[in-house]
Amino acid sequence: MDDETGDSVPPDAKAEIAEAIGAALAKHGYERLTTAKIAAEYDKSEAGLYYHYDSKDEMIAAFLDGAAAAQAAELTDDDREDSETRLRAACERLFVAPGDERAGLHVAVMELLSHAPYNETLRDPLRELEGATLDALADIIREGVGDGTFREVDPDATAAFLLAAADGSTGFHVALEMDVGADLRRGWSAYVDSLLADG
Amino acid sequence: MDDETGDSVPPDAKAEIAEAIGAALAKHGYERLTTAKIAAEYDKSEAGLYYHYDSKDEMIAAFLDGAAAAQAAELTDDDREDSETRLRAACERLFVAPGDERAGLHVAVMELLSHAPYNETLRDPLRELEGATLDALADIIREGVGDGTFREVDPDATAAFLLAAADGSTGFHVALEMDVGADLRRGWSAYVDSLLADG
DNA sequence: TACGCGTGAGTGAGTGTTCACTCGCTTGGG
DNA sequence: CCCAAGCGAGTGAACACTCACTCACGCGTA
Repeated sequence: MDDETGDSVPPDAKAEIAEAIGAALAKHGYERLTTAKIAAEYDKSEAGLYYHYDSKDEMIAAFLDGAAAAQAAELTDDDREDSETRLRAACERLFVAPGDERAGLHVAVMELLSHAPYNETLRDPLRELEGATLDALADIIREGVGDGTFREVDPDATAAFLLAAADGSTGFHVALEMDVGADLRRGWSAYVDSLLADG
Repeated sequence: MDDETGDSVPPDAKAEIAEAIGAALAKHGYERLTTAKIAAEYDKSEAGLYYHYDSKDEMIAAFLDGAAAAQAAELTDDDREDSETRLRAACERLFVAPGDERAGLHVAVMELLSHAPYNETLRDPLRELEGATLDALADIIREGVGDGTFREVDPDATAAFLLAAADGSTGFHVALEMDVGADLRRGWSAYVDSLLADG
């Protein structure tokens, strides 16, 4: 998408809109997200959004594509660390607490997920996002099983279970602000402990 | 929920509406839930709903109150079984698969959870629902730790982690229909294994 | 240099629809 | 004959999206 020079910022309008979507989603969630609110985060008019995209959902899909790539990059980044450290770092990223700057977005993604059965436009980008996270986790675990850090657990099952727990914590921990932050941390931390070899 | 006679139904209008809400929520989700669709599940008119409730969200809150009670009852029911069996049964209930008759409702509850930050009316009933489930799980685990079935795990942390996993699986497994059913089952099953004493 | 012209980017003011909720009216049982 | 229970037909607001338009510019020509 970028031109090769990358010198004077050619601030691609589509990218700017995707960014505005991210900000607006985090602030307002999906149901309350209006094109007016998106335009408010963008520095252009509401109608201008439709010059670049055909529908609101298409803009959101574009944002999600970017988010999937970013997520994969973040979780794959620290290639030098050992797998236990990497898995704990991934959990730290995925289990968000209320007040965290990612909290709003996590709740919004949860909302989007719940709309997936009714919204074809969003379904694929969301699959990509969750799939990327799942793969990154499974890779970390597979590596750890391979080098003897972890027991002989099933990497796919473990990754799925862990991602489910992270996603699910967004509901009662972040959205409802129930007082379970410490419990959840002890919960996932103990789970990672239980994956370690020997004991 | 049933009155003791169970003979001639004294069909409390409020309860009937709550039931209609449940059916409509499962079918359409929350965003697409309109008062017209609720009335369609009810055998009365749209305006009739407002004779009993002041707002749509109040009807949903009433439904959630009922659901919390039902959930607590379901998870506490089989008091005779041993705690491992009870915990596995609870997981079986909480981890829903696409196609399951509960699937629609689970997705709808996930949607409602994601609206909680913006909707005061729904927040408390949702806290009750999640809290009831959390307590039921913690009780089962506490009992199992007490009688030596489980290791000396923290019941609250374990319950929170398990509920998070169940809730979160609704997103990518049920709403997105990603092909992770077998992985998830192996995941939670292995987790329950890891809670057992000795080994 | 000066001029007109096509075009990419953007706008302000609608428009049609969907929806929660209201209102004045009916009706049947006690 | 009263009143709880319910109805049909609105009503107004919110919102996604459209449309006719403006404007700044690069460029070929003279």
